[in-house]
Amino acid sequence: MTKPKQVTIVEVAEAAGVSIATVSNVLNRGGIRSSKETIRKVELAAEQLGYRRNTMAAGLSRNKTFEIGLIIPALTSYYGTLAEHLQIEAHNAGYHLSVFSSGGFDPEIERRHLEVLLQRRVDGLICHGLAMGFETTRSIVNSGTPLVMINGWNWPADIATGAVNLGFAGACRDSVKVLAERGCEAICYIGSKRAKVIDEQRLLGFHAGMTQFGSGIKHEIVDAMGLDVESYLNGLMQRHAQPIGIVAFDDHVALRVLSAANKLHIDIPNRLKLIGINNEYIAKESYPGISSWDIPYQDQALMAISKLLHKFADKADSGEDREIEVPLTFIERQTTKF
Amino acid sequence: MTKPKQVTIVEVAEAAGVSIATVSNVLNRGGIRSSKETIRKVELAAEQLGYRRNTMAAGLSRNKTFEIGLIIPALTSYYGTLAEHLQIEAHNAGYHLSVFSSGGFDPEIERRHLEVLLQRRVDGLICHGLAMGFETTRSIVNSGTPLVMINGWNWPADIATGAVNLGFAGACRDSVKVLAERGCEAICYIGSKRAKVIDEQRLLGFHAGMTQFGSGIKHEIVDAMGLDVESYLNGLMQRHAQPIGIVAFDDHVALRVLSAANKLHIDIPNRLKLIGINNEYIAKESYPGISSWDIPYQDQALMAISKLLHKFADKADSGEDREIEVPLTFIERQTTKF
DNA sequence: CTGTTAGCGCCTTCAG
DNA sequence: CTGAAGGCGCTAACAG
Repeated sequence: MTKPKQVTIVEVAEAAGVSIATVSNVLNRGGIRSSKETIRKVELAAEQLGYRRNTMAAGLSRNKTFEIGLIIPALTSYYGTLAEHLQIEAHNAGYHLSVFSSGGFDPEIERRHLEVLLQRRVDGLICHGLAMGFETTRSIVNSGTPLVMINGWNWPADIATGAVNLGFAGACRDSVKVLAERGCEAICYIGSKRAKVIDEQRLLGFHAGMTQFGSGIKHEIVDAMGLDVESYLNGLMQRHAQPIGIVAFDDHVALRVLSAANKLHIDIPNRLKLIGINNEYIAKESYPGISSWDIPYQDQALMAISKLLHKFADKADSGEDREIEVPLTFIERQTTKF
Repeated sequence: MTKPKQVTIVEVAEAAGVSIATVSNVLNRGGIRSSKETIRKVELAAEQLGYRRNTMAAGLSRNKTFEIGLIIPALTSYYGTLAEHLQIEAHNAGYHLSVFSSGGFDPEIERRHLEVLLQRRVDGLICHGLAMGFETTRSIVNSGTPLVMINGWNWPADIATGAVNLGFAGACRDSVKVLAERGCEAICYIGSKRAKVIDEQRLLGFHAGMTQFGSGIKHEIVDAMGLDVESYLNGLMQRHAQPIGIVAFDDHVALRVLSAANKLHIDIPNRLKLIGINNEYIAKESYPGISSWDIPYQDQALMAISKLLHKFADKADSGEDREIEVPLTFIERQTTKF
């Protein structure tokens, strides 16, 4: 099937009895103003012929695409929701967001998508904490395309224009605080190493919390992957005095813990207290409800887009706020109530 | 920040001491073959200068973009996962998938994204059961761009090249069968009207199941939105003899039911049996585990992409299989076990 | 094999 | 306010 030829500006011009330049003018507003009459003629012709502007041609000639590329590890839960918000904010700013998933932190896929996006000459890039590492990233994004990171800590300024990060560390620190205040005798963090940097931040916060609020309280750290939650919980209950507190990597992990506890008839929250992260619907809809940290999606999205626009406008880097931290909000439910 | 000028084919040609046509040839293979020496020179030059092909220019000149647009209602759960699989299959076929969310069946956003995609001159389109309706869709997609539907039933051939649909109806029919066989005295479907066509199909199957397997069994239908599950369950238990069976719209809804049942200490599966759809991790990780229907993501993705490629190749429509139905697989867990 | 030469569809000075 | 003309970067015949 040969692609049927689409109607072009030329045909519209003929139909309207004006030059192509005039058509271009009225169809892209903002520019030079034309006589009412001309505008009417052109718009009518365009309408009737079913004219649709060719983005490639436009982009080519004006060296600007109004497209922003987004690379995230997946299209589910937190990532998917974030992408939706970014898409909305991008739209509000007159841009258009193309979303790509790197299939769970796969550096090779990341690279591929980045390459494609750069070949498309997107105006800007938003990436979620790349798995690729600084050097590789730098060698690819040396083109001067602005890049803002989502949840990317300590990226050199020559690679990333900036970053807007969630306060995972703070959330985990405060989770420890809550659990300590509620009288937990031991506190455990169930992480997820394959989430890389995201996990590191949580761990950082967890340790900070233990140092700050956990004097005299035992703690341990395990990874969710391949963990037999049931027997782990059993062990915990035997090894430590109760109640025991658990900080889960996210609500998914929290659900696993909750289910195991229910199965073992462990009294929640009296003998076991649990906190998740992300505040997904499962936290709200499970029984008992899981205390969790809510994510300010819109803020994060808005800030990321703003940073990009800022850069497009060639504003001088405002120095200090290259790396923005957005705090999460604690939503308390039954798993931590007294 | 003015976009820094990128290196073009011309500069590579100069550096390599050949013509631009030659550069184009060696850099895009497949075409004409060149001498080893030339290839080396060109590739070296391109490498050193950091040349990156400009997709817009290429697309413009060859009237083919190798891009496929995807519009789905959201970027989470089923939709997000499907998108990931589609992205992979598209890649395997040498295409590139741009994903857009219509923010939960919003016809206006659908329209906007469609328009953008068409302006980009994508080679093909994949849409998840558009909320727009036939007429509106037809008026937009009259450009001859192939469109295949995902979960779109009865779309006219002049709009959609084809469709690959999940067997929701069959799954719901068989859910009824399972529940009836397990001795349920009453069976209830908790739907989700806002999911439109997806809900309709389930309902269709539910009714078929009741007719076929449910003689003498009571049944009722409610909508999940705004439903107070707890009191609904209470009412159910009073109105009907037990056990009672519930077919939930999806695993999310099923989780709500499960939690309410747990809270009310309703014995699952002896007094209440429950089946979800999608087989998400919550079905597997909740307690008790929720019986659910697994989705053949890869098959569906592969078929959708194949249909498009088929169309690109200008193959005659193979008539019969315009609308493909992909069956789901029942995964039985504790909520329906005896 | 390699180079020349037209476009692809649109935007943008610059004259009229 | 409108039209003519020269690109944007690349590909696709054709010649050589």
